[in-house]
Amino acid sequence: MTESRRGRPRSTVVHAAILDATRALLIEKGYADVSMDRVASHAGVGKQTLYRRWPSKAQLVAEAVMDAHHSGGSFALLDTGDVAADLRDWLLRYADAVAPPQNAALVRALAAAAAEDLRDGEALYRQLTGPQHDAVMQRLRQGIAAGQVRADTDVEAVADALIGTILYRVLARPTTTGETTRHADGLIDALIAGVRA
Amino acid sequence: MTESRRGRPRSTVVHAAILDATRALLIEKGYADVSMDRVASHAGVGKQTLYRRWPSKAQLVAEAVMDAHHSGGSFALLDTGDVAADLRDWLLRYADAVAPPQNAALVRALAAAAAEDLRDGEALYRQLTGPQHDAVMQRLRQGIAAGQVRADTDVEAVADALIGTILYRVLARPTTTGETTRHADGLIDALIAGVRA
Amino acid sequence: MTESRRGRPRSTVVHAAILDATRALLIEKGYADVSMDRVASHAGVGKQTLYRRWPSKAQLVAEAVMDAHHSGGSFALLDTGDVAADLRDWLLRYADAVAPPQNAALVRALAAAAAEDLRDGEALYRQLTGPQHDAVMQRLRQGIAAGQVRADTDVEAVADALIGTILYRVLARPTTTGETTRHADGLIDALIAGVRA
Amino acid sequence: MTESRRGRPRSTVVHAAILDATRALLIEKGYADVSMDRVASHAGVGKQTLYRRWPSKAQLVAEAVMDAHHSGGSFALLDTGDVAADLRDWLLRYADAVAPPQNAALVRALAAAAAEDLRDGEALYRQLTGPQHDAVMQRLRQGIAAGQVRADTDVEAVADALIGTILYRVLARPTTTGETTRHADGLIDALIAGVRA
DNA sequence: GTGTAACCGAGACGGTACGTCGTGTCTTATT
DNA sequence: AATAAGACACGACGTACCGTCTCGGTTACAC
Repeated sequence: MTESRRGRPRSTVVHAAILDATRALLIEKGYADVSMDRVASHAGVGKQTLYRRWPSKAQLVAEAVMDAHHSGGSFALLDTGDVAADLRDWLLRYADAVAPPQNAALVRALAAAAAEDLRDGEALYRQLTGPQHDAVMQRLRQGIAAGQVRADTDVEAVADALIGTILYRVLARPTTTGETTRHADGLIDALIAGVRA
Repeated sequence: MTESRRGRPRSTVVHAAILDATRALLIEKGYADVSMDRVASHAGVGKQTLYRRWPSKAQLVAEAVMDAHHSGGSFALLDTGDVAADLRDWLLRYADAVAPPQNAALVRALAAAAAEDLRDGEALYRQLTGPQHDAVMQRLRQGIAAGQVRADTDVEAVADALIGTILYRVLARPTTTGETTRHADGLIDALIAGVRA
Repeated sequence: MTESRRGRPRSTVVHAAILDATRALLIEKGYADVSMDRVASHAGVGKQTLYRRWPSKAQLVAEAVMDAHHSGGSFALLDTGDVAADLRDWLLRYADAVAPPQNAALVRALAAAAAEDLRDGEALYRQLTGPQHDAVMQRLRQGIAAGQVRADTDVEAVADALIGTILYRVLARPTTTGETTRHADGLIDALIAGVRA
Repeated sequence: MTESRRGRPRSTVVHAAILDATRALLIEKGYADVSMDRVASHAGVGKQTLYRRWPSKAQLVAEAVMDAHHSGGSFALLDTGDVAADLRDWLLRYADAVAPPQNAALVRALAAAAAEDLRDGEALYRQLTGPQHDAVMQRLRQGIAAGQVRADTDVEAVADALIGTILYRVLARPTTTGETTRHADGLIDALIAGVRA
């Protein structure tokens, strides 16, 4: 049942304009140099319109980044029957998505937003990486069921390693995100076959 | 050649007091709620004394965290001849070091400082993780030379995975840093022997 | 023609509260010990609200003092037909107005504000004393027209003497402003009849 | 008895250099924009050397201005037997001394120093104007004794008027100090003969 | 000559105020 | 009721200044 809305409804156009302005500024200036005033004036919007929708700058930035992340494409981890190929395929797409400097900047902005609030930070990371993390674990468990993956595998540790690698490279080596794709192959090789001679 | 030392020299006592105060406040309040004013008053110091040494809050926090990290103990990656045992030993010590909430809080603070400044962020991570990263790569190369590790191993990818895992868990799951130690074993198993059945 | 009035208008209540707080602090502490922070907190106001209205402490103090001076009463120099009586009456009222320690403190504060800025200082004094100075000159010219005052009188010199005396006593002998009133009579006697035997 | 002075004696050269630097800066920048650091570096001197001699900036400025005032010439109020001529002569010399913009700037600086401290301010004005004030009163009393001046003259009021006029013009009309000399004549005329027709 | 005490330039120190900027709330007129 | 504009309380930023303290080094008197 739709709850009766009185008065002027919120403009979805305005909503999108704010998120766009936020992303543009984040990419151009970085989290610290983006102020709510700047976002408002850049979006041609009053400041109250921002706070009517998001309770804080961190939340606005979070939604702006997540919004791009979700609309930016699907990172579905398919099950073609070959675990190694499926994980390799997914990791390469994931690395490619983060490779463009703008997207890397957005991830860094989200890290900054997460750092703002100790409590919300955890939730933010979970929102960003949770679905992928779960997908990797599920695929590995399917691999175990299919007899392709050793039953004693610590699936959480492997999922952490795949996502942690991406995150670490984005945060610590933002200028070499291009290489991340190359090393994705090496990482999958090591995890599937082991590094032991 | 004499680097003319004129005027009153900077006090090392004051220097240490500032770093101590910074760490105490970071642990208690988190990066966002630590202000230069608070650090100064907590350290019984004038604000100018802070800015005489560090150009910004991010730099001060970086040094405070690094200082604790360095003095906090050595994470030497020994070479006992057994690559798997050496890496496992080192990763467990590394995970244990980050496990205490206070140390986790300091790492999170460093991430926040890095996120603040697009330019310095990269350097900060490199300072923090660089030595460990290099040590892992070197040990793997020695393993290759000793015939214990496959020659085609992407040593950088493996190093990224080990350090990225730790970082990811600290940032995204700060309340479960204790479990990180447990999964360290699983990660080493997977990387050494592979997950393939 | 419409001076686009958009956004929240500036509060006159706040304006008055700031001027009141400024005067209270000036009287209690003196110009040097009044800070913008203190004025703001005493007025229950943010510092930016001060700087939105006045560009500097000197300007704020100037307006606060002037405001009291203007609203404090009229020092009209009447024309009853008797120049000596009119000037004597006006000078006594003027001296009395400055006599209370609080008012003397405000005048001293204005002198301090004027000294702060070489450029604005002149304008400040002119605002404070200009109207009175003009009134004295005008009354003397009317006296000349009425045949009561010698035609070759240097009316500006006489106006300077009357106002300069008050100012000098307030600045140089703040503890004896009470006596100023007594000497006002003597000054008028000397100027009207001359001191020559 | 001279108290035995041990150790290196204070340099009179340094003393003079500091006062010179202080005056130069006061004339160039005004009281508020002269800092102790600037005076020290301008005089090629350590800051402690300033504070070894003067307890505060206000005191240093006061001495610098007074020093120029005293060495600048004598304003002796002679007694030639003609009160009117003597006062006129003295007032003209006094006005001339203050006329140059640099000297006016120094007087304004002293006013600023006096405004800094409510207690010392009074003493400063007394030091600056006291001797002249006393001299005027004494000369008038001699005039009374000689029968040239009316016995009921309020000599203090007259002295206040003469000195107050000079001060008022310097503070309120610094750009027209040249005219001050012209009006000195008119003021003496009015005070001696009265303005009554 | 050789202490030694006070001086000197330099600059770090604790503290306070400055004037600016950012966050999140509130208040206008307008739509 | 939502909007653009912008004032508001609060508080952090980074700089400048005051007056003190602490270095290495110098100068003149006393022994």
